[in-house]
Amino acid sequence: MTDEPTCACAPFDGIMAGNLAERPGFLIRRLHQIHVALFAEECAAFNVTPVQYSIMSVVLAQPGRDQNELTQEVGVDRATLANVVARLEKRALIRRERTPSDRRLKRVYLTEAGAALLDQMAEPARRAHLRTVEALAGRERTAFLRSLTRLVVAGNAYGRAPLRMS
Amino acid sequence: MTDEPTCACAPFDGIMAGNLAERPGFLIRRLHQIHVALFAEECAAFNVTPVQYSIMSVVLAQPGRDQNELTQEVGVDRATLANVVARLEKRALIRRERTPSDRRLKRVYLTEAGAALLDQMAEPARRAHLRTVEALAGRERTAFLRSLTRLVVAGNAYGRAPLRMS
DNA sequence: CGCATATCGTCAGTATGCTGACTGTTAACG
DNA sequence: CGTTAACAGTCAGCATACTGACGATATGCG
Repeated sequence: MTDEPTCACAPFDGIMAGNLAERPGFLIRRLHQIHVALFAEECAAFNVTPVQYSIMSVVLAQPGRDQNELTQEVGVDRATLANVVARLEKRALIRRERTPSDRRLKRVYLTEAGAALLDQMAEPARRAHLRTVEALAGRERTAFLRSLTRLVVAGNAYGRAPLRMS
Repeated sequence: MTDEPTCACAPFDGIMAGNLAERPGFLIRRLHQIHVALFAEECAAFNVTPVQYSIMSVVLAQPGRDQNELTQEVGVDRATLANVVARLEKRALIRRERTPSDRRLKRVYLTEAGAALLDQMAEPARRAHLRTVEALAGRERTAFLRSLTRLVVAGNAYGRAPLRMS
């Protein structure tokens, strides 16, 4: 914990009143809101949220994972994941099966409708992610994403939804 | 909208399975989760969330603002703000008054208990924000926060909770 | 075998965050 | 003056996100 002036970033000009803008957590929350809004705008036709899309992406790449394994891939608490997956199942985008060999597990698969929707969403979703960081020019964007990744890796253990670091 | 490979950041090593780690929105969501967990850890004794703390901070600096003005300072939708403020009022940390001159407005003030709590939380909250970006060394941290601010400013108009840019 | 322990999914409860609709109040305009 | 617009706050409903508890199942060890 360094002791320099907390987060000296000199926000921009005088833009953004108050001191909230100097708090990293505040800025991160706002950027998350912005991304969700962009994703909703790009994917309005599909009625699918970013987390739903993340889960379906992982299920496409790794069909038959159980819910506990999915939490570690998506970075979502198991109670939350169960909720989201239940909603996707109700819409017949995914399918769940109890495993006979271990009756505690529920393995998750995409339905054909789910796979088709995922395919249609690929481009809009990509645009949403891109637009979120579009204001940064090439080199600055690369540096930002590298730092962002570093922070996510470094803080992965905090909270109830750590990612599995392969 | 540039057309370079979506968000070429080459995440780290091979760490973080799957392609989720290359999606800015995914990383931002995770970092937000991490900050909330750190804030909860540092401020466990106070039972106050980051958003509650943000609101109380603004009310301390600008007492007597109405709820609509607060949404523009805190970057929270008016329905959400009403919920949070109602909870803080139930705990007697803030107080609301209808304005006689304009009976639509509710002006918000801190109670003494609220001001005292805010004072006690200053250090823990500062530590939570600091720890969120602690993994970045001096110069990289500064650059990250500058880029983060840039993105928040650039995307401010999206969603239902834009900040007032003074 | 039998008991303790661990694990997986679920549930209730709570908080943030959004949408769309609604009430009450104010302001604007003909 | 009166009708219409706009605005502030609230409400219902839904989605993410977490906590703590629970039941069902599996595994370990004596």
